[in-house]
Amino acid sequence: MNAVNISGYNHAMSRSTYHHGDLRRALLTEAHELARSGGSDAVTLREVARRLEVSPAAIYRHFPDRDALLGDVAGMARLDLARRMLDEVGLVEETDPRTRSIRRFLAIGRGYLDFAQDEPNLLAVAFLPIAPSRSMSEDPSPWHVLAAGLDELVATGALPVERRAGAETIAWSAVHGFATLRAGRAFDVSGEPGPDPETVLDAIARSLDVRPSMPKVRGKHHRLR
Amino acid sequence: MNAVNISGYNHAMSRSTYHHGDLRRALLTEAHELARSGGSDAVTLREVARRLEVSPAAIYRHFPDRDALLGDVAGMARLDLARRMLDEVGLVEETDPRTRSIRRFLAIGRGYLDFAQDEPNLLAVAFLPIAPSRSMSEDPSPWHVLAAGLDELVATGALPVERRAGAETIAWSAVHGFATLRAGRAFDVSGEPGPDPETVLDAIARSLDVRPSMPKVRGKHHRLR
DNA sequence: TCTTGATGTCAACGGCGTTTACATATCATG
DNA sequence: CATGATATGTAAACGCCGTTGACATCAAGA
Repeated sequence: MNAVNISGYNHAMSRSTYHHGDLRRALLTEAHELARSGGSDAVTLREVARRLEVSPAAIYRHFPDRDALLGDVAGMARLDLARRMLDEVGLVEETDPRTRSIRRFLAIGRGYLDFAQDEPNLLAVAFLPIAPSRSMSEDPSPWHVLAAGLDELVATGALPVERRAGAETIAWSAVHGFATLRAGRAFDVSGEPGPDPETVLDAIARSLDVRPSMPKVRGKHHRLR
Repeated sequence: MNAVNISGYNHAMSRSTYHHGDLRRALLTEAHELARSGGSDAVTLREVARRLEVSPAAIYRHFPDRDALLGDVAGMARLDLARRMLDEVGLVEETDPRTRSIRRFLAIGRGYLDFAQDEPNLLAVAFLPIAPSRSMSEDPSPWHVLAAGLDELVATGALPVERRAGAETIAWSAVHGFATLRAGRAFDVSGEPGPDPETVLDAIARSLDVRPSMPKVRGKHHRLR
């Protein structure tokens, strides 16, 4: 019948075709932007639909429910994070392999922390315990980027092999904890200026016994970078 | 007028008095339990009201809005966490002061991680960026417990004074990151068993140059405890 | 051409936080 | 004790949300 639209909505009126064309991709893009600017709570099916001038129910032709959409947005955020880490690694200049591997490792952490600073909402979304749909590749993942960085450290001798096991856990925990605590303003306990990210990166390297070269005085820790 | 109650609710029917008596405290207790068992999303004004057999609007006589209630629940969760840390510290047995200060420091971290394991929902709530009302004391806070532990390390000589500045940030970041990542099942990347918490505590001590005694071979890190 | 499946709309449901007007109890003050 | 102010609870509504089921439109193959 001739669809009179007394619903107060305005769907499909400014669209020439009845069908959208690439709604699934548009939904993901819009939901990603909402998550970026307002956090996961801002990702509302009705708001996404409103922005794309589509009925809320249309979303259900592409995602079984809100969690599925949010899960794919989380996958996108993890990709954003991994790419930022790799970008930072790419900026490291050439030197001797060992120093370079250390700088690349620190760059990974710096990329993580910069991303957390610039896009706190996306970082939170990235670590929502929701799995993305199988259609999302998840490569490169932040975890694998970190693992590669650690492997490189071992290859150049900068990281003792005995420290390699569980190193992802240590490094990732410290970086992630710092990032989320800072994002949650947890360091604003006594109105001091927030702690320096480089201090955290330095502490991580020290806890892994990463050494720039064979130290003359054993055990004297050097400030890296 | 004679209040016929056609609303489908059942308020005040099983209660003898029109007034509750100590609704504010009851609201906090019930909201805390909901947060414990189902996370912050489970803390619903209507559900809390339902459980206490009170109308939803009654809550607004005691809290301006949902965030205020949740903020106080967050404050309670932070207290729970701090108490758990202190409990663990209390279990440390007597030895020489230096070893004892180290064990007490590690106990603080262990208390944090055990709490995160046992009450993951409360841990998440504890770090919601919502301030509790001024009526909540917030003592002892997890932050202050940690700071006291670090001061004790310095006092016994187990922590070099040069490492004292920013030590809260390093320790807290690592512990908190590990706890939240484990709670979010982020370590389930490749079906391996989750990493050992003691490894993380050990790494923290190493990154702070905490030393059980003056090492004969400088720089050789000893496994603590 | 006709049918079938994919994609979008509409209207409704119940749940939520919140507000407004009103009901009832407690308490201070005469 | 009486009375009026104040604190505390209720009922009903509002607009938001996710989700569903019936229906409309379109594209593509038999």
